[in-house]
This record gives sequence, structure tokens and C-alpha cells, in this order.
Amino acid sequence: MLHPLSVCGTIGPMSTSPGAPALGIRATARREVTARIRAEGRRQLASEGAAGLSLRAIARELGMVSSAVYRYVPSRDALLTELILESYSALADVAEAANASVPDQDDLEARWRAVWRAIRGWAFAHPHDYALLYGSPVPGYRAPQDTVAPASRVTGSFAALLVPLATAGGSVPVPVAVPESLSASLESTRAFVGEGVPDDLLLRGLMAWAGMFGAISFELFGQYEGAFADRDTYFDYVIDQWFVLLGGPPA
Amino acid sequence: MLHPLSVCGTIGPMSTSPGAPALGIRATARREVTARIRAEGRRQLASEGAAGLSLRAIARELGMVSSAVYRYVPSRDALLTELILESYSALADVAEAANASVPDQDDLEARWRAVWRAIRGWAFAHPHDYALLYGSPVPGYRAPQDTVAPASRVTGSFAALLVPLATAGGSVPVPVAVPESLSASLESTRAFVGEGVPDDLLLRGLMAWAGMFGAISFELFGQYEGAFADRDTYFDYVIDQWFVLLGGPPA
DNA sequence: TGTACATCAGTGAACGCGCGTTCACTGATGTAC
DNA sequence: TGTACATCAGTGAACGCGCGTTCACTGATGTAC
Repeated sequence: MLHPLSVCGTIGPMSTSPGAPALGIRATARREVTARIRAEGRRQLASEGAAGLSLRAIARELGMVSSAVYRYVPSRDALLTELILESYSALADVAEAANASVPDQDDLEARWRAVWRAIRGWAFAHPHDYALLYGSPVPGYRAPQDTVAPASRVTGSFAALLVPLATAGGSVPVPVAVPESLSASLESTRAFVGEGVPDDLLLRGLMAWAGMFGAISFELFGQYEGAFADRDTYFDYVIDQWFVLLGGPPA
Repeated sequence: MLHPLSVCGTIGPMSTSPGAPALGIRATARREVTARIRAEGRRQLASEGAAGLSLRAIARELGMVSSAVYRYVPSRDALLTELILESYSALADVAEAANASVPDQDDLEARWRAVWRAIRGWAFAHPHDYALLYGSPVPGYRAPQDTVAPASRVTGSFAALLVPLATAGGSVPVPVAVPESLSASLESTRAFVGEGVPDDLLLRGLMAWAGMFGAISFELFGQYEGAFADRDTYFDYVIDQWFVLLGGPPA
């Protein structure tokens, strides 16, 4: 119930950064409205999930007629894709920022903890976005190829820790022999993570990846219901265990 | 496009087990149709997911008018709940059967492998059912309390292995000190699993639980896309690793 | 054994809802001369 | 600087879809006397 242009005069032109090519009033308004549509879509995604994302509802909320949204967005699915991409990027940003925020970058355990706490924190702050990225696929919606790159940015933020772990931490405790056929099929993962990571660490890294996200999903989707009360402590414990199981050096 | 009663005469009365109180023709027909409705619902769930479960579509497929379904099912959500319960039970059956099928019940590793392979196999045979149980919650649908018991039957099928592991396997390798507050909040889990399982094994069991389901979900929901080719071998490797990390005795 | 009544499966129409998307239109904003 | 034209945001009506659920009804099956 808000006219799309109602506060345009106060926010729109003011927010034009100096130095950027001056935008006409139309281009400015277009930016405004586009941003508003995405924001409202984001709100719907957050409160009702992907199935609740509706162009009609967005239009309603923004005080415009449903067909007007099509001036800004080609279709519902296109908007959904954009929002998914945004979410991946947001999560990747959060994870990377957490990693960078550790003062002593040689403290691998601190970085490991920071990254995973940040990911879990984001998941709980944006449960529906998380479900969209790491939960069951949305029925009737096929993620386009564009999602692969942003998705791997998230993965990369902790995969990057495997190389220093390999050089600093010695070897993986309790190693299990890696079958040859499995070792052979790991090329792309090896390339993604970087040189110098032995197969058993690589594989345990994959396990940790699935294990951490599994723990977040279980917590978020209710599978852990009633299993333990102290969830923050549990999660920290899981983080620490994985660090040890990956051969992380003691602090 | 099938009349609900069309094959009633051939299947219905024949399937009455001898010894059971003879059912009237009406009661038999009712059973038939109810079963058919559930079967069709199951089919829709399997092919389109929970969002695609529609009473109207069921009626259509069964050749009856949409309102007729309400003679058999109180509402769409009630049917969904029933199907979810059925799915939990089906998965639990599969897991328990796999466990029981191991000839030498003292071979814990064989049982561990059998259970997890069975669970993964079921997940891939019924991806939408799996998503319903272990994926993101269905929007607008709140699982009633009735789901807790069948869900824990699945969990129980591998939790039952922790007690023999504790007595046979010595101790968890690379143990990590358990914070006191965490240990204190594990009562219900401890009660569920049974006596004699130390805290660190209990916690690593929870991690294994989340880790295994996380691996299945990642594989099924496409997160592992491109990470490795040899998926069966990878999963077996993960199963074996977890067995070792839980302190399982060498074969 | 036969009749009167109760039960209940299935019908067909309707209510009210929400959705994505298209289309011809008005009127304001921008641009070229 | 002023006018003619092009662009484009937003309108309002419509199409066609599918859904869950209710309700008064018909007619067959079952049951009590």
C-alpha cells in the first residue's frame, strides 16, 4: 500500500553517488522501483518461502497494478533466479567477511570457526533463503546454470582453508585408505581446492562440508528437535571436532 | 480415468484374508477406494513433490468427482500427513530389514553399511518422499506431533548400533573434550540410545547422523554436482570413514 | 422372507480464492530538430 | 527556446488456469423388524 514513487524525491536523487554519470529522473525512478520489487520479493521469500513468491503480491504490496511489475521483471521465475543469486552472494560475502575478520590469519582454527559460525548465523537469520539454497529443490523450478558460480563461492570460502591445513597440520588423523577409482574421479575437486591437498584430506573435507551443512539443516529443519538443548554449544563442538578431524593443528 | 469400483469384484473380496471377520461389499469397496486414493497421492508425491499433491487431481485420475474424495479423506493436509507417516515407516522398514539381513549380527561394520546403503537407496528410489522427510519444510504445512514417533524409528535403526559399538569398539578415536553444559543437555538422547554410551561417542553419533544425511541430501539435491564422478564408491567410503570415526572395531 | 427405513458413495454445481501473463490504452517524461 | 515525436511507466480489464471445500441431491447397499 505504498505508491512506488511516493518517497522517490527524498531517496532517489539524493542517493546518486557523486562522480557517477548523472542519471535522469526516469532512470533513477527505475532503479528505485526495481530495488523495491526485489526487496519485497526478498521479504516474501523470507516470510513464506519460494512457493510464496508472487508477482501479484509484490505489486499489491507496492501499490501498483500487477501488470506493471512486468516493466521491471520478465517473469516470476526470472525474479526467483535473481533472488537466489543474491542469496548465494550474500552468504558468500558473510563467510568471506568472517574469514577476513580474524586478526591472525595464521590461526586456522579461528578462521574455521569464524566461517562456520557465520554461515550458521546467516542460515538462522534467513531460514527460507537457506532452504532455497541448501534444502529440497523448488518444485517446478529449474535452477539455471548461473547459480553454479555463486554457489561455489560459498564452498570456496572454507575450501580455501584446506591448503593451509595441509601444509600446517601434518596429516589427517585416523586416515582411511582411498579407493583408486574414487581418487581418480576427484580431479575437478582437486582443481577447485588447489594444489597440495592429499586425497584423504580432500575427501574428509567433502565430508566436513556435508557434515556441517547437514548439521545446520537438521537444526533448522527440526530433525534435532529434542535431541539436545544447548544448540550453540553443540554447534561449536561440531565445528571444533571437524577441525580436529581435518588434522588442524592444536591452538 | 478409471472407475473406482471397476476392478473391485476381482481384487476386493479375493484379498480378504481368511480368518478375518468377513467384510461386507461396502466395507471392501471402501478399503479398495481408500487404498487407491492413497496410492495415487503417493504417485503424485513421488512425481511432483508435496506441492503437487492435489485432491482434485487424485479424483480426476481415479475417475471420480472431486467432492467424492472427501468421503475418504477429511482434507488435503490430513492426507499429506498420512502419506508422510507412511514414508517414515517405509524408510524405517527398509533400514531395519537391512540391519536384520546381515547374517552375522556381531559384524557391526556390515550392519552399519547395510543400514546406510539401504537408507541412501531408498532416498534415491523415492527422492520426493525423502525431500519431504529430510528436506526443507513444506510451506504452509505444519507437521503434527504424530510424525515424531515414526521419524525416530528411522533414527533408532542406526542409533541401536551405538551401544554395541561402545562395548565392542573401545573408544572413539581422536576424542574431543565435551563441554559440561553440552553433556548435561544430552539426557533425552542418552535415554533414546540406551545405557553405556559415553558422551563423546554419543555426540559423534549425532555428527555421523547429520553427516550421513547431509551427504545423501547433498547428492540428491545437487550440491555435489561435478565434485566427483564415482558416487557409489564415494558414499561407501563415507560410510566406512564414519564407522572408523565412531570407534568401530576393524573387520 | 419381505418390507420400511437408514446409511452412505458418488454427483454436479457452486463459492471464493489466487496465480502468471497479455494487451490495448493513457499520459507523463525525455529527445531531436 | 519551442515544438513534434518517441519512449516508456503505469492502468484496467481480461484470459485461462487450478485449487480446497461445501452442499443439496440421487440412488444403491445394508439393516431392523
